[in-house]
Amino acid sequence: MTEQGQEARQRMVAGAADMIRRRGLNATSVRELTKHSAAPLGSTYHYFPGGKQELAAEAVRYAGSLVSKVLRRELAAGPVEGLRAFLALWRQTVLGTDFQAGCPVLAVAIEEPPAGDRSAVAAAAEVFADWEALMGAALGERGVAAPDAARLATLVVAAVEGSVALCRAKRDIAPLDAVATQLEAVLSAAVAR
Amino acid sequence: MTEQGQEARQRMVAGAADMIRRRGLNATSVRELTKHSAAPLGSTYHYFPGGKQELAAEAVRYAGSLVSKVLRRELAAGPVEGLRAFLALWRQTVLGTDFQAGCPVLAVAIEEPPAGDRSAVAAAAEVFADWEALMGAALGERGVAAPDAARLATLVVAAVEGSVALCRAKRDIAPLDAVATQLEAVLSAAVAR
DNA sequence: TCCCGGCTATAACAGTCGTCATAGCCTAGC
DNA sequence: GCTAGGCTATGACGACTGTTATAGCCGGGA
Repeated sequence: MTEQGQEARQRMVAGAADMIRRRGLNATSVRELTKHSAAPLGSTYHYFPGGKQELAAEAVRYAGSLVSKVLRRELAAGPVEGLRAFLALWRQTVLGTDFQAGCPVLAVAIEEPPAGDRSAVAAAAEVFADWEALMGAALGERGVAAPDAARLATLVVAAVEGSVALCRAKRDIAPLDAVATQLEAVLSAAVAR
Repeated sequence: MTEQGQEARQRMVAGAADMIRRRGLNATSVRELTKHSAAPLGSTYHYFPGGKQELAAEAVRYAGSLVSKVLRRELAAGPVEGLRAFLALWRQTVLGTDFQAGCPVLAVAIEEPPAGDRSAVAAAAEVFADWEALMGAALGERGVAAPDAARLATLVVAAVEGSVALCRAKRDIAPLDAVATQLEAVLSAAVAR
């Protein structure tokens, strides 16, 4: 069996993640997506029998895993270092696309799924939980008590996701930098305690 | 002149805000909106010559002003009290709609606007800036230095917006409560300092 | 009473949407 | 060489999109 097909499949997943983070899920059509991914329209339902929702779910998991990988690596040096890497990732995304791209996970999370098919939203929930777990564990390793570590991790993910949205609306990176300053102070204080 | 028309116009704005916070802007069609608002389709472009974007911008400003009003009132008692009211507002929204509604301002902020028409996104940016200014001023009145007050206000808005999205994805109110606990601690510490 | 203007009802325009069915290419294994 | 099957190209399905044009209703002012 040739591998060309699977390559096209992977291009579709990455392309979907890219389009969703810019326009949102509903505004991303299957036709545009295939064009953007240089993939054949007819193959969409061959690779993704569940249709658009299945493709979106996979795109969310894919984008989430890219972030998780960076997060896992950098958190090894400590929570604050991991936070810096997390922030740098989003800073790069927002600035590198001239404020046109945000987080595909957030985009999927806030759009109403078609009746009875929450698979994409569920994938978004898992990604958020994954990020929180990583950050929470790193805080725990530095002596932050469990319930506080989990809450701090949630605060980090929520605040960063929110600030990316603020940046896009304002076309200004300041909100992300403000959140960076404050979160760093909060995490540093928690770890030092 | 009868006032019936203007009433229909107001219903459309409120209805748009309600639909956008549930499904997002792109997934909200003009026809569904008029049906949901018991308003005539033909009147859409009578009241809103700028079309869907103008209606969305007004819906965002409307929703934003409702929150601002509560915020302004409750912040008079102090930043932490204002924060509590802000959080309670979103808690009620999320729980009262069984996790089906979030923030219309965020929804509009993260969707790519049609080429050349950023009016709705600009309205979202203004609403965010308004909320931040209110919170920042309240912190300033309690002795928090200006740059820190502004950054804290941004953190509050970003974290709450983000946590509402997390709640919807997970169908769980825990993220908002976690953020509530942490933000309250942060603001209390800042004010006491 | 008449008319004027804000408002609405209706239909149409030209697309696009997600999804599916089918026929055919083209390569891997025998 | 030949066949099986993964993959693709094509076209169609019905439904829905934002927007516009036009004809008409229906109330208040003269």
